Amino acid sequence: MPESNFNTALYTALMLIPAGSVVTYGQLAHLAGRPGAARWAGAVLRTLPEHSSLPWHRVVAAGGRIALPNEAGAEQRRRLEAEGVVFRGNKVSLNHLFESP
DNA sequence: AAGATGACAATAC
DNA sequence: CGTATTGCCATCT
Repeated sequence: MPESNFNTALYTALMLIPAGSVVTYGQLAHLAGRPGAARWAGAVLRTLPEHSSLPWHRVVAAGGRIALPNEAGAEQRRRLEAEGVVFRGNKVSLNHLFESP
């Protein structure tokens, strides 16, 4: 298995995100133990299997923006709304951010 | 080994 | 609110 221990940390952090809340890539990377590695977090999610039990859809870009392309982004948005997350335009209502104000 | 890549972030204008 | 620029980190070619 070519996966490093780093990925496991990110997976674990992602599992800790409660339904109805969202996290930014930066926050996720920070929780995984690599603050500033927001880019790396996105790379990991990108390689994530579609049948993964991980709530990848709870991960958004800074400010609650959807970073995924058209179809994937629409899918993510739909999943989030199904969990009770409210969208404002193309962004998530900042009220749902994990560890938010 | 060096450079290019990317589901990012923050700042500047 | 939009685009442009810079910084950051790990992986791939």
